[in-house]
Amino acid sequence: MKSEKISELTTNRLSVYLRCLNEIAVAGAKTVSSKALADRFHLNSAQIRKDLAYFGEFGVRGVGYYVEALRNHLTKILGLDRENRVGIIGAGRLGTALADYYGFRKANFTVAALFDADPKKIGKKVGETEVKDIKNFAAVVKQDNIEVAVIAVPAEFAQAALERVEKAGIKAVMNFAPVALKTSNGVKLKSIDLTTSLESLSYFLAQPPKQSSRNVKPKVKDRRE
Amino acid sequence: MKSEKISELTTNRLSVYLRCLNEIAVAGAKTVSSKALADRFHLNSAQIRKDLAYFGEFGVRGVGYYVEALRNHLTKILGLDRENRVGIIGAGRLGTALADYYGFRKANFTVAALFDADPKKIGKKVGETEVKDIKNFAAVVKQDNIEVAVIAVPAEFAQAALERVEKAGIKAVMNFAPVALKTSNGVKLKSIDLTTSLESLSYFLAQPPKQSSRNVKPKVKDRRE
DNA sequence: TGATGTGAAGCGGTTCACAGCC
DNA sequence: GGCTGTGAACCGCTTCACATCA
Repeated sequence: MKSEKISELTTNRLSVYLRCLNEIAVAGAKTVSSKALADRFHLNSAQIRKDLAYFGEFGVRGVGYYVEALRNHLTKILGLDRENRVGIIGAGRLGTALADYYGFRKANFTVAALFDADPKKIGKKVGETEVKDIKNFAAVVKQDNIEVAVIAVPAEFAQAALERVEKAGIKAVMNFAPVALKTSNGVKLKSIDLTTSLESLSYFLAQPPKQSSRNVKPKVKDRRE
Repeated sequence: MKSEKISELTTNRLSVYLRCLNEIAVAGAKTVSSKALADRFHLNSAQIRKDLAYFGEFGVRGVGYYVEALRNHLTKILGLDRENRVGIIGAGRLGTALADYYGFRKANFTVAALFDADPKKIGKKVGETEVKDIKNFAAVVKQDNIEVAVIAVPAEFAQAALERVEKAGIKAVMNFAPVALKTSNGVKLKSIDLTTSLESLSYFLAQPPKQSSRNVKPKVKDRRE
């Protein structure tokens, strides 16, 4: 156990490990070794051990990890044992799709409000959640204890949305607009840039298909996509 | 100009560069230096030069890059000058939101069909696009020249969907289901795992807030999120 | 002079390999 | 014997720094 800085790559993997453990738990196993986990889910066992060791000595030599105990540890480490209240900015297709995305609930994220500038949208309900006027953002954030903002507006409005978010004191932001946003210090921004992902796929398709299945190195592909 | 293997990190950045150049072009500049680009969009100038140099000597010493010419090069390199036909598997919230996502058009991706197994959804139209029976996937792929599949089904069905996709001969797949999928060789899989991103944000929120704005290193944050 | 293209250094993350413990 | 935890080796990407050229 060290108290170094934890990389985001590690926290992403912790999330994956938890998911894997859930599957293992359903299957009924009480313990699991890093090797078994790695083999089953195409991970690297040393990396699993190293990632976990940042947070404590959860394993038992000669045995492996106790599935239930490790699940609890990871849940706590990832903060999934406490509710995170979310405000989604942009009540368009994406924003509304996100508003009842099941994954939010699973991660203990509650969508407290949607925001938009369009008077035609304000006041409407999306599932349980009401669309509020973006003008009242800061007030609603305060009143509803919102700690996470999701930016789901067109690219040209995203920076302004981010600044509003920061002014309201929010420290964690997930951005879906295809722009590079500039954050203030202390604010955590995660961007999911679908455009870039698509264009990168497009690059792949544009390459001469260099006949797969020949000259393939037999090594297992361990890297996450 | 080398002909090494191009990393995905590089292709992702090419997409970003193109986006930046579009902005520059709108502003009317004819040339731009790597330094100017870097300063404006918080990138690293050496990295821009290196990324571009993989594909040719596009720059002019003492001058920089010709904006229009470079845009054309990048468009071609990324394969954005040819149409990519897409099939979306899963006509739920996410699938339908994606079906008329503007970013697809911008990357020259055309959503040719949506697929679902639910008889209630089959035959319905989402915008211009019809929802087809997943059973006919391979046939529709052939008929409509679909080359890209988007997996937008619940996690438990994603691996089966991927296998169907591969059997139909598709080589480029974008996956939104929160599972690690196993691909055959020669198939390019890009996964966008919202659950993992959320849980990683949750981790950040769960950390003791170590008083921001103090001890911050003044260095510019160059890394993309 | 001013900016590119690039070898070399630097850095962070991954994998190896093994000592240590159950 | 089996498996963890971890220093060391390794690897790939980023950044520096400069020779090169318009």
